[in-house]
Amino acid sequence: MKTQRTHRRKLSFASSKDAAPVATVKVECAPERPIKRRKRQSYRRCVSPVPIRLENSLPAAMWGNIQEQFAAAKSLGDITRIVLQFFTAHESLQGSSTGPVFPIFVPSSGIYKMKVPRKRRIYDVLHVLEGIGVIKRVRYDDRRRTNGGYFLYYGKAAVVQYLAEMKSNSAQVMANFRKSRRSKRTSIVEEDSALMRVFEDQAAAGKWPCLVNMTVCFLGLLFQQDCQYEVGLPTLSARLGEAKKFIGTLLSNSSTEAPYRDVHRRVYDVVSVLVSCNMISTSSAPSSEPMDKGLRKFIRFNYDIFTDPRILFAASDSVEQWVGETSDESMFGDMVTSLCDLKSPKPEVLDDRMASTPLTYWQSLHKGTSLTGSTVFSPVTILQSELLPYNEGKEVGLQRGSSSPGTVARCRPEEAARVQDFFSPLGRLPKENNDWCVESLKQLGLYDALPADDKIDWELNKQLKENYREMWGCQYPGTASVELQPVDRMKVRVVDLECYEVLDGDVIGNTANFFC
DNA sequence: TTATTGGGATTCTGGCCGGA
DNA sequence: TCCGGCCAGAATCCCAATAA
Repeated sequence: MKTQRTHRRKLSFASSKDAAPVATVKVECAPERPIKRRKRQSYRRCVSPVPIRLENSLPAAMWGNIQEQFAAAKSLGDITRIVLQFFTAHESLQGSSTGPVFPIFVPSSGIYKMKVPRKRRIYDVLHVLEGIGVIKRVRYDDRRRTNGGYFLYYGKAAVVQYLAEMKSNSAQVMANFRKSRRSKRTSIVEEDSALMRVFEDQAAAGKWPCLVNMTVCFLGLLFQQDCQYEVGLPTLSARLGEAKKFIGTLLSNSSTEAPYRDVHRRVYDVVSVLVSCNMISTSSAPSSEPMDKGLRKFIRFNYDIFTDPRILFAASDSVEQWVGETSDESMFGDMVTSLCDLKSPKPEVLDDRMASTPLTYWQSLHKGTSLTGSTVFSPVTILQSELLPYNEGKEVGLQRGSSSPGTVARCRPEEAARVQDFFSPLGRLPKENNDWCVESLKQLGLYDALPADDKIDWELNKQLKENYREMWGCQYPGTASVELQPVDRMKVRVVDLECYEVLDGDVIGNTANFFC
């Protein structure tokens, strides 16, 4: 980049100066005496001006502890947990009556200067964390016109929102793609490549490092999977490679060639970090895909983070620990008890969970962070007219995907008559002052993706309706007018969400729009 | 004195390899 | 299949020299 910087300087020359060739000047005006450069002194590398926030400095003891843990880390997962601890420690440093203010500035020099083994892997972890919106690395601050040298840490809630946006956008891309192909049959590679193309474009525009790009692409593909079923890691990795090859970002002819191997290698890194973030879970014993006997690792996105962001970054055993620590807090009520049941978004689990007024619960968690005004996680009121099938009185003809074709979701009239309250982008709370959230989205480059007021994801819903009509030749069951009403939380009941999860005939088992 | 340039030091990244 | 280690080169930072 030295050449680029030099070039920029050259462009700022005055024209008269610029006219003189540099080489000529050097020859004609070359000093007769030999150039004697001062011997460069060893200096303490000071990374660019970090915003002065003394409160961001970790106490020496804590810092020493983290550095020791780094030195002892033996795997990528260990490093991930320590890095997360590093960032959450900065969050706790901001403890105040109003809670931490995001994004938190975290000097990067601390991490980069550490003399620890496996430092290379720290960069991998940071890239994956950047890919999921946990942090944003700032190398040059446009506003301050200074070098960056720090991270912006956005916290768990912003990560969940970021992922929800990513999932929604992925569903939108797939819906648009299927609509554009109309009745033509499309292969999985074609569908995957449509998604990859969007991410690759974003990566190229934002100059994302390889692993950031890989993380986003990986999650994009994972979001296309049925949330209840694991997918073989090599299978997903192969799809990633095939899609990248299809759009021309990966040049290879054989799955044994180097570019493919590299994709596989990066996927392993991404998975390892995401597992440590408790964002995905892995299992060695596949509950599905019996045909892939050779596969040893199966993965599944942990959708529970959308209903309880606290379990993000938490080790699997730490949930129980957390329950023990906070069980005395009355503010969480019985939701604390039900936290242990948050294993999957299966309807029966949701049923139990939603009975505990999750919104109030969730709001209580994020009280003070202003995220309760998030457009992504807010209550939706669905009237009976919305829940009734389009062919009144009959069973809703919506089934689960191919993985469980026999399961027919059905709206129960006695529950449909009551409003329900669940986390969905379909509705929202009265907007509060949400500066930090807006700033976070701007930093993440997602601000433009935020739907305008009163248009939250309705366009997406509209798109789905159109696709539904084209695909099944009938009217979307939810075309009745929907009216958002304030919810009487004491009367909240739960209905089966499954019928909105996967459309019948979704041949590849995609969960097109889990939140809708 | 300031602007520009050269270049060493350091960080960052992608890729490959081999062992468990 | 999975993952840690290593390497090479690009990118970046920052100081010193030098011209204007």
